[in-house]
Amino acid sequence: MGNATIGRPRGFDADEALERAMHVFWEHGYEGACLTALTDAMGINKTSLYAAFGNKEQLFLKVLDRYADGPAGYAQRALEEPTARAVVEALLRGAAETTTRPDSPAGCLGVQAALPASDGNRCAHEALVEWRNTAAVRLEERFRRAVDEGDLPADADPHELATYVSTVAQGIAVQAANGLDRDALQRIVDTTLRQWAP
Amino acid sequence: MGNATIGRPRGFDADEALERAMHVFWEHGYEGACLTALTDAMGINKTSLYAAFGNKEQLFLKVLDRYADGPAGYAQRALEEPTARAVVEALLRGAAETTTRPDSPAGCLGVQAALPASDGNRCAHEALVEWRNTAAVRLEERFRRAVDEGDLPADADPHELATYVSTVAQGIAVQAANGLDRDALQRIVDTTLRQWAP
DNA sequence: CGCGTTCAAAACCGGTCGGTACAGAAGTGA
DNA sequence: TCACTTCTGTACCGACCGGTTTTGAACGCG
Repeated sequence: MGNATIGRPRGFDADEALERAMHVFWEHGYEGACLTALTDAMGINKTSLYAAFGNKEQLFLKVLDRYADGPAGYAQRALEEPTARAVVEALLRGAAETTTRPDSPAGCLGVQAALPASDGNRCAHEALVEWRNTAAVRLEERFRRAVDEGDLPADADPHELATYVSTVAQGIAVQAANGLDRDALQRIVDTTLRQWAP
Repeated sequence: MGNATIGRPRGFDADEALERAMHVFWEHGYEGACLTALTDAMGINKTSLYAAFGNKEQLFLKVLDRYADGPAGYAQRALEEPTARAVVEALLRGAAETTTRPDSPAGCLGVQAALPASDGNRCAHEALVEWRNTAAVRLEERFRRAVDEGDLPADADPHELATYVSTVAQGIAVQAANGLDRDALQRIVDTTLRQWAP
């Protein structure tokens, strides 16, 4: 914050610190990630954390942005596939891959970081609900385009299809948290695609 | 605990206290449910809670049993349907209904109470993972029977189908936590069933 | 150089966490 | 009535929570 050229330069890489914080929230959830766990992983102390990121809530929101652009970037890229079917496949395979990376926690940060709402995590919970619902809306818009293009049948319902596919994607995230490995999740995608007949 | 006829009788209904505790865990999750919130809802104080239920972990495990037999009882009953398709429909409609009851928290206790694992909730987390995975195994066994009976085609894969259906059910639980209403979830079930062609 | 700014480490804050110890009240059976 | 058991309420425990303040050193710039 403030002018970057004045004063003592920051002794840590804020970007890498954010990356490490992301992994802590990813693994333990918002409430389960205590400040000491965060600062230990980030390699900084609490004062530096507050100076650089505000507080726990704001840190989490920054982490969520980073997650959306990084590990969850597959969701955006999937929308660029040429056909609705290819969009679905890219989205679900991306979910299966991202939730089972060997050097990242199992599951999806966007799903498991704050699924129930309690007093302490309301801000994170609401941000995540909005994040997930927004992803569904983007998918719906993409399906609507597919209908316009004749890629999907005229009587297909973009909203219903998008909600369904989002549900499978979020279910995959839960299955990853259940310990299913990547192959098992990819077979879920296979099964979903085998039935895909909008 | 101990002889029920000797000593001062318990001043509260343990069964109803358990029911209220279930709602607290359901809404706030395991970590988000602090002892004061639990005792307030249960109408007892901490000493009584510990005497009657052990500790927070054990209370949660008792709550989970109650949840499995109560609100989540639809999962057991669904297995008794005569056809695989009817099983799937009963399971998913039960999930849609149970996660959107007007006088219960949104979502599924079994999914959202402890999805990520942290230091404080490891016991609950593991119990829930096992609970969800066991449900999938039961479903797989049911599908295997359906193959034997000729209800499902001989080349159907009971394991893959059960994993897929479990994934949709768990996805529905997440969508309920996202705030989708009962009708929206039932339309997800409609979409799933429309595509059901094992 | 010295000034201003930002760093980092630690002590510290009130509050709350899950869990207990204790004492008294309330019921039982004899 | 009595001893006995088990209840309840309160006060309390150490540990840790998220967050702040203090302190002093490190640094860029004029």
